[in-house]
Amino acid sequence: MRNGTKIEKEARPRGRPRGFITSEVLERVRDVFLTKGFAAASLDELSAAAGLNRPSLYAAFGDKEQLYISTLKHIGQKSVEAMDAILSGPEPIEQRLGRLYKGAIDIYTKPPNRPGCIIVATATVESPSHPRIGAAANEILASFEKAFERGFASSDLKPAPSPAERASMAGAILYAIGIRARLGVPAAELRTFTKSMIPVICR
Amino acid sequence: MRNGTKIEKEARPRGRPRGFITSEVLERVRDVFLTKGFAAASLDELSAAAGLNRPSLYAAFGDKEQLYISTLKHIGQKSVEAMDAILSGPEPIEQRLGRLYKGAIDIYTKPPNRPGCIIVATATVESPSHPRIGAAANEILASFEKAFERGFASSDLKPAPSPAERASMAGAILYAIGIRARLGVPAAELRTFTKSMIPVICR
DNA sequence: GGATAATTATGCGGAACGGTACAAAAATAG
DNA sequence: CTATTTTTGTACCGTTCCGCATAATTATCC
Repeated sequence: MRNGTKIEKEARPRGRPRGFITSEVLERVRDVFLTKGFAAASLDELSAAAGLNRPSLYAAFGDKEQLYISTLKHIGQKSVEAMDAILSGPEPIEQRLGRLYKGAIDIYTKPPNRPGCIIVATATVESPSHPRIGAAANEILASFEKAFERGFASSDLKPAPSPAERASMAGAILYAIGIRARLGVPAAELRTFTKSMIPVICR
Repeated sequence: MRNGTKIEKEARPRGRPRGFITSEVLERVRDVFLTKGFAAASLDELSAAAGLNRPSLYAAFGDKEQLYISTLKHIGQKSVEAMDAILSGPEPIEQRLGRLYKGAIDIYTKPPNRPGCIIVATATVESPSHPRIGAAANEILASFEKAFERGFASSDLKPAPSPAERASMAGAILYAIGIRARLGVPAAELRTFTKSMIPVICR
């Protein structure tokens, strides 16, 4: 882990400095991708939302597919962190799951778009035409289920079903929420759905 | 149920007869929509797959959105029929579910595309921009869960969780398969997933 | 200050898009 | 056979699309 580079003076790069912050741009274009999906999101909309001109977007992120994948990975990482923060709590696993699902429902049904989950609701469709998008989405979903698995591992549930099996089921519930929210199912209905599912998963 | 119209001579309509069958066209354009999604499917591809010229498609089905919705409803109806055929069988509900999921996995992972489910994998993304697509998809998913509910109602499972609750969970499993298949998860892994979920749903 | 390097802004260009106008073709009605 | 009705085939129109070429701007290096 030795760091041999000089860090004095923060090593400001040579040319004109960027007028934007990468994470902020990704979070702005996310809104467009989340609403329109990858295919229907135009570069005009994306650059307008980002506050960057088209060539700046290209120089910083590459083409539309690369920009979309960067957005997916950024959101995926932040989502896993949020999931871990909830799932590593001290309460019983039932309560941790309840908080997680409630938070997800709030995000997924947020007005005015009811966007659902960007992975299951917008990335999945592109998988056959854009295999790299599919691979990135698959990895993120796998990391979601790993987070669930860590949560179930730190609980006093019976060893069967295994934490991994419970995690798959918890993921399926989350994906169902992400889909049905986008299709218009009211938040209250989604909440009662999760409330009835949690005891089944945690039996 | 009285049928007062004259059916003699089959009432051949006036002008030039159509050179296609509606259901066949819908099943051909389905392949394009299923692979590319709604937004990325071009009318050139759709009319080529249908074997119809563009104006014929428009005259018969309206614009691209209407054609897509007609395709969704056609597949949704046939899917519900297939689900009912399996779920109304005489075996225990666990076996019926197993057969249903096995059939779904075969379809969802079919080479070369691993298309997944057209509803959850291609319709969901369009919901914010095309509310009629979202409404149609939501209705179809609701009819899927009604079919599950009928299956659970004709079983000797305990009354709690209710057939409706079990149906929601069975639907969530089906949607998860439809997503993960499209994202590249191997069929064998999906089968072990369902095998571990069925006892949980039917506990 | 001058040279260099990176980013920003303007604008374009070829291709693909969804949708339609129009005329030829194929059937029935009388 | 003539008139009518519907479908089919060709060709096109205006728009939007993605990506880039080019030049102006803003910083550091010497």
